[in-house]
Amino acid sequence: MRIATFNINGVKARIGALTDWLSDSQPDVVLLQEIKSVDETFPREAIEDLGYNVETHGQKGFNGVALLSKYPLEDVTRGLPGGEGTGRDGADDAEARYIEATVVGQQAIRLCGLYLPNGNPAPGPKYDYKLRWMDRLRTRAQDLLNAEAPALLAGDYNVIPQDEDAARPEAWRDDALFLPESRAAFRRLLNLGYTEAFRARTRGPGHYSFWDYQGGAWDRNDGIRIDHVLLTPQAADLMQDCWIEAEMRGREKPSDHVPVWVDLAI
DNA sequence: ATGGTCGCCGAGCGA
Repeated sequence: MRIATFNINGVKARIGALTDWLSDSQPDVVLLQEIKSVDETFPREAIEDLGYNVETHGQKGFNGVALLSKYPLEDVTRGLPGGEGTGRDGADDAEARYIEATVVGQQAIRLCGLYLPNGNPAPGPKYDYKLRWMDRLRTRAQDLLNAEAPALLAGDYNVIPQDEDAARPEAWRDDALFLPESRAAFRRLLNLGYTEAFRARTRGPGHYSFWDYQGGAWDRNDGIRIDHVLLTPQAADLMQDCWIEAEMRGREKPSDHVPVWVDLAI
């Protein structure tokens, strides 16, 4: 089962690019972030016509996540537990950033798609929200570990884990994506017992998943790696490959993020 | 260099 996470940066602006990519690459499952659409205006038919089941958790203008799958999406839940409880669809969060579902291949896997708060400017209320959100995610991640079953938490984490994950780490020193508290919270997630899929397979610098639109960042390869796939031990045992599809950033009207893929023997 | 680039939607915010 080939699974990709992709911050699409506006699904309506990129529906043609998305359907072309789905047709060419044939992922079994896609976790989308920043759809920037409400559920009612999500272009689901163009995606369903390619053989995908679609589940969305949208919001007007900003944020929003979705799951696309060639397998049925079962037991769908929207919103990360532990928020204020004022979101759409009865979600626990005013901001639409989290969706879960189960797919069954040779065995079942729980899929968690997340768009972690950016947190800038830091310090400030937005950074406080980011850290609280990461604490809530850790609670959910622990519950999934306790189930001792395959699960995957993937998406735009808005965290640069280490120096080697930025072309110019010094430019990010005071940024919410790279502050020590952000990196420590990410490390705490891993230390629960998760495998960070890409780093488990590829060592060293020079691998990025985001390049800013400004300043010719793509042309200068001035990127950061902030889109991650975390696997429970039972899912990590099934990992066959993990890679970043950087080539997507060089296409016409690209997202500022590119897909990160994981291939699981499931 | 107090801008720079996008997408949301139709002003200014978020990233």
